[in-house]
Amino acid sequence: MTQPRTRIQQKNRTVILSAGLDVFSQYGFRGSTLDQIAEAAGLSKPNLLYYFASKELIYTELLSELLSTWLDPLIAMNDAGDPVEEILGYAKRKLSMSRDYPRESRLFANEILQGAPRISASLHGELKDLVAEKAKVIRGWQAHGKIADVDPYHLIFSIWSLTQHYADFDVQVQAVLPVDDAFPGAEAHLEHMLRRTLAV
Amino acid sequence: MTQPRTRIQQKNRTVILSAGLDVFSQYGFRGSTLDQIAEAAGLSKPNLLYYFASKELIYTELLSELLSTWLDPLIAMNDAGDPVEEILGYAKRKLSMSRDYPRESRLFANEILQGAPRISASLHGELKDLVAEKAKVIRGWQAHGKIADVDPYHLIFSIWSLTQHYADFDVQVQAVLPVDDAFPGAEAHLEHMLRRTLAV
DNA sequence: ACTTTATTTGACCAGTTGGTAAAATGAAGG
DNA sequence: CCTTCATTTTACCAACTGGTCAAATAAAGT
Repeated sequence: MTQPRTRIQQKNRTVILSAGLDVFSQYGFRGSTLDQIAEAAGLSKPNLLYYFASKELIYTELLSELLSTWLDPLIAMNDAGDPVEEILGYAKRKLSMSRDYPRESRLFANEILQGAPRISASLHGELKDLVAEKAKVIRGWQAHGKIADVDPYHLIFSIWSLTQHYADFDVQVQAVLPVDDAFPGAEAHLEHMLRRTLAV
Repeated sequence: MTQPRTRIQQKNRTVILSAGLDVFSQYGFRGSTLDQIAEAAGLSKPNLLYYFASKELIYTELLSELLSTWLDPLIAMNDAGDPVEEILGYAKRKLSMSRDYPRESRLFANEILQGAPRISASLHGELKDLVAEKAKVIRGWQAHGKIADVDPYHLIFSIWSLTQHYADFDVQVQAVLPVDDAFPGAEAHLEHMLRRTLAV
């Protein structure tokens, strides 16, 4: 089942995952039902369970897909590049992900809010290691006087929060902001903040 | 019932609301059950329903309590004070709330993630108005050259995201950060970022 | 055309969920 | 002590939930 054989399977698994993403990203694992997902996918519940044996499997499939793509932008932050531009590039990639994949961002937020029961290991493993590695890179830049001497961890947290906010709190942003598209302003503000924060 | 008469009612309503906050802030409205809340409160389910007629009423009571305290720190931002210190003071109050009331922050986050079905009106009303008012104050400061010319809305969003992150994503912060207490570092970083962002 | 395999459906089930009703217990005042 | 009102418990219910099963239908290969 991991390798879909037919085109129908390929297509329906994709449809189900997208429907699951819609529902899970809004209501979290516990708050979502198979009926909701089945309806969003345009399939009957037993038919849905023909493709994924359980609710859990749809969810974990989504989570594991998410994790890899989630780390990529940070992995791409390159030791050899210009420090400010590297950090800014990372932040902008992250903001683009909030624009282009808001559901994934919200799925992640929901999982964390619920205590990260199914992703805790990855947080303490892959994510922690990756951040530690990049924190070291940032400290290297700081030792060479390339950027301001801020805590690398909180710098990374601030990039996460500033960018993910536009996906996770989209409803609030839309309600408050007297402008249709938040992203142009968000990007300008993000760039301003980070350039100033990092200037030596 | 709005005015609790006896001491037992006073106490049990408080216990229930706290238990509800525990549960709702983790799983959201849909993902939480009365049984969970009853157990957390140390009451039987029918006994719980003796104090609050429905799950919905516990939740909305929590939300309306939340909203007023949530706006206070921003309301306190004073036109007449020193601009940088006023904005910084607001940000620090907000960060303190993430430290002292993380459950409330997560409850709010969950409600927004689920599309703000029960708080949408307040977002488009009170919150929007308040932010518009404070945006005007900030623009006034900028017109007098007191702070840098950044978009007031995105400035406020950035304060929200930077501070709430430490409550909402606490599990992730704990997993990644090689330090017990994130808040001292968070506050220093927040101050650094904002002072630099706002400097003329 | 016919067989085999993949897909879809309808009927169903046991456990959970939000909520009710009435009886049982407790507290407090007269 | 006895009555009244507040509180708690027990038993219960209908709707929903995740999931199963066997039969029906559709595709594909021969």
